[in-house]
Amino acid sequence: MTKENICNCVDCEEGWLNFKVLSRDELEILEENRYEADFRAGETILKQSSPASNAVFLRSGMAKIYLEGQGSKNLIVSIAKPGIMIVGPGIYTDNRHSFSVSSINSVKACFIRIEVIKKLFGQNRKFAEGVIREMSRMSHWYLDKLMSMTQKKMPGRVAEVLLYLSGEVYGAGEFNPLLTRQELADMAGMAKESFVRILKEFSDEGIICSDCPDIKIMQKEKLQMISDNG
Amino acid sequence: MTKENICNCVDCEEGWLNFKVLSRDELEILEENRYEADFRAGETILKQSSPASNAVFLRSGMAKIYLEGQGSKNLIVSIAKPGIMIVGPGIYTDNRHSFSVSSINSVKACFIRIEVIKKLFGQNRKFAEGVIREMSRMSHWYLDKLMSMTQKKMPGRVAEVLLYLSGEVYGAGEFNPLLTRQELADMAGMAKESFVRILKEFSDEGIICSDCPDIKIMQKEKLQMISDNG
DNA sequence: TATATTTATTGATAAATATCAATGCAGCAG
DNA sequence: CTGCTGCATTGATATTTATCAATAAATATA
Repeated sequence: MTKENICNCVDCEEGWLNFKVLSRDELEILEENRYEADFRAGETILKQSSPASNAVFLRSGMAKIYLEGQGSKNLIVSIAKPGIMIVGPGIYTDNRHSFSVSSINSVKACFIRIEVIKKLFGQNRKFAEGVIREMSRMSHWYLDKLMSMTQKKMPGRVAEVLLYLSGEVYGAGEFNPLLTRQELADMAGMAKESFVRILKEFSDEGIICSDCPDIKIMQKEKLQMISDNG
Repeated sequence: MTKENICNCVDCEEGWLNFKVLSRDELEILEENRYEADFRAGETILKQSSPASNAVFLRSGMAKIYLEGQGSKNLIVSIAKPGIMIVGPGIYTDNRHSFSVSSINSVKACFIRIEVIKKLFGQNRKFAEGVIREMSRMSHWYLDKLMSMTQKKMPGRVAEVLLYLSGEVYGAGEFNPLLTRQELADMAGMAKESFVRILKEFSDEGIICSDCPDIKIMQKEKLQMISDNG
């Protein structure tokens, strides 16, 4: 039996690290309240403003977490990979999803009812700490983003996005972003044309290479400097 | 004995609402680990990036919570009043303060060691829920800000700031902002000159009146519309 | 394979926003 | 009162960024 075939929270090796602190009984509660679903690329997994009834955990694949603005102007907040809990602050505020989530490639996901998460939060101290740690991590990230978006100019934001993809998302100096230029621009909070132009500048200066379908980072330090200095 | 003279967590009527769920014993733990301090207007209460050793609770007065960027470019994230917990996500991530806090007017504040907060988080379920609720509230706010900052144009952001001050902070249609134009601009994420100009436009259009030292909102609906439509 | 359709790129232009410089205005120290 | 000093305002200008339009490239579809 391969890893992919394990479909039981008790033995699951792919889920959220914080599930490791649960007892067998608790894992069984999880198992009983789990709903699994597969998505093809581009499907909506969670919809902003809809009732926050479930937390989502990716078993495989990637998803974009984004804020939907007026007139189809989106802001991609982060790229989710397996191993994290996807749930917004809405579950403790207005009971609505604070953002939308949609699949970038093929995704297998588990949905777990919020009440179950809250129940475990109440009865297992370590689990509660894991939840708050994850929420803090997200919160921290939002503040960072707020900083970049308001203080950095476009080249700084583009550099930041490239470093994020290279570092956190793909863990490689060369990667296929899997995202359209529009989506990359949505990550950097700018128009797609602007993103393209800056990408070309970076390319002309030899900081990156984007001739290939991939993006390859040639001078990481320089890119880091551009990102840091706004 | 007046309210102001009560200096004991057990009887405190001013503190964080979430402290109400603590037992007498727990309140005494709080009391034993409490440090009180007074600030005059303009003093730094918490400094961004410094070790996050304490959470802060205002007993009276107001403070600005802001992110410090490079080159003295700040972004004021919110205005704190008594009744909320002031602590950033840093306490569960990098153990540093995620933002700076400084007093707007005279402030009386209590400092409580993070370890105490974390201890209570671990042993009192209701308290833990209160903590996560507060953190979620902040997180939600950051996402809203992220949205405004990236999607709204300047008039929308100015309108938003005015409505925030009028609604959440001062609870009045006419108010003295207590903040300089520079600080108001830092709330809206723009240059002070831009803020002033838009304020004047609103004034010319009769949406507000800012002749007096106060700012008076004349047409709330219109302001709301400008804020909503970006 | 050929054709349609989306996505990417590029250039020209317009709009939004910041910066700079000058002036006005208030509170405050002498 | 007089002159500082910091904040507020205003105008002129430069910079940044978005939008529009055209074309090219890639991808999907028939």
